[in-house]
Amino acid sequence: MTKRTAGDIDTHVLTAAAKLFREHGVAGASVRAIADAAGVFPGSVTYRYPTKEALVVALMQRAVEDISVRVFDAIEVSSDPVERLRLAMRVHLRTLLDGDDAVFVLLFDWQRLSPESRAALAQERRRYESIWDGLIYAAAASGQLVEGLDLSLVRKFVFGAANSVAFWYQAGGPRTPEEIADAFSALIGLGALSERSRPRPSVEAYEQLGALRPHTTRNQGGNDVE
Amino acid sequence: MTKRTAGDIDTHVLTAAAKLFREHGVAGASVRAIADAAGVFPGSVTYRYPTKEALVVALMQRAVEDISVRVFDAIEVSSDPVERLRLAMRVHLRTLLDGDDAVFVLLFDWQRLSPESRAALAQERRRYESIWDGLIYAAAASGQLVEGLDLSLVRKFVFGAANSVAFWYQAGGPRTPEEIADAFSALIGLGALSERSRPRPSVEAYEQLGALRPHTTRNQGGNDVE
DNA sequence: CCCATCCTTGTACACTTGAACAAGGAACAC
DNA sequence: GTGTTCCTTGTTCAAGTGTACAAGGATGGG
Repeated sequence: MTKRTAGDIDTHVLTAAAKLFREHGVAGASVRAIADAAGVFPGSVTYRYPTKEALVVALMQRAVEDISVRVFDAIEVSSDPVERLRLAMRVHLRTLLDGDDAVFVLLFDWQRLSPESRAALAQERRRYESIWDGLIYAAAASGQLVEGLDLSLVRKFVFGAANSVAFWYQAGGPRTPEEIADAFSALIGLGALSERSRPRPSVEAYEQLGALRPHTTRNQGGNDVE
Repeated sequence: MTKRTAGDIDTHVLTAAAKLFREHGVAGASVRAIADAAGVFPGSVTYRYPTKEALVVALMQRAVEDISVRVFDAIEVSSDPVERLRLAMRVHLRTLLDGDDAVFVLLFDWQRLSPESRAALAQERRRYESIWDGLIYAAAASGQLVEGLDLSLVRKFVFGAANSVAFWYQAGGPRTPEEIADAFSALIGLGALSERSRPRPSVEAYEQLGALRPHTTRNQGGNDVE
């Protein structure tokens, strides 16, 4: 075994923590187990992260920064908003499904952080969501989306559908994350109803079904919980 | 305080457990805390559920039975498959968002059960998923869905989008669960792209984007993880 | 009324938890 | 080489964990 630098150990600890947090939940994975999995002693973990929550926050911070950079880079290659959304979905899913488990922990244990920790992460997290909001807003502004859609609801819908893949995806399955992302993009964009069973003009159907923005003007982003 | 029957206490314990499990995770909520919240002594919880996991399983069992019955009843009022899907989504969301938190725990802590416990629940859970599979299959058979869609993927998509609402929904917010369900139904059915930016004939677009079934014939349901 | 059954009570136990800490390197600047 | 800083080591501690259990009601059938 080669000697490890401090940065290496940090990475090992965070990676091991992400894996165990995902498998057993944050509360269900002990600092000792994380230290074991990372090949260090419990005290070393405590030294780097004075509390368990600090470890969780560091993990989430790294995760959100990582996925933000990836998505931001990936969407640069196109200028078409809808295509950029497809690319974003691809990278988002690839990172969620194929990276270490930090993004999973970020998405699903976010709500259980203390208010202070949530605040420490809120800015970065909001920034990531803004990438998506921006993409959807641009798609709407370019006229490529049905008019009057509640865009904040669309973001939640897209985001939720994408993230839920983490619950059933298995590496080595019949589809790559990119294939799933493309399939979901197609479904979200085009809908599942066949031509002949689609009402026309379609705007009425959306209206009837409440997918449109309420009459009162709302601000763009829509606020998530916290 | 009126006297309580055994059944009452059971309900109290399960309800309190669901709430705490949802808030802190299964591992993060102690049996003592649950007993406190239910107004009984820890020993009483142990008497009814010899182990914590037995409590979790009982909770999930009740949740899946409850939501199965509700959805099954709700879809009876229509015979149109697409309309039945909309009704199912409504009841699913209402139960997930407005019931006790047992359904939430069922959906999101399922993967962390021991294999034995998962097996004990697998049948009921599969039955619930079969309701959805059946609805989607019927919609496809009636020609109301785009031809060749990978139906197991559609179910995961629909299900995932719906369940993700639990992460941001807040009771008393601007939309009821039914409104959200209708909006999501519209998006899933019709898609978000405006008429003029929709390629024709649309089947090609789906094909290109990989939402269609692979050429090898696949069985209907598709298997979830475990 | 008696008794058997069911359930609760309160306590106890063995163990794990997050965190703290003294002691001891290792690495590096000078 | 020396001194200092950084980090790891191993242990310790109090608190909390799931579970077990003896003792004591309550309840209801006869």
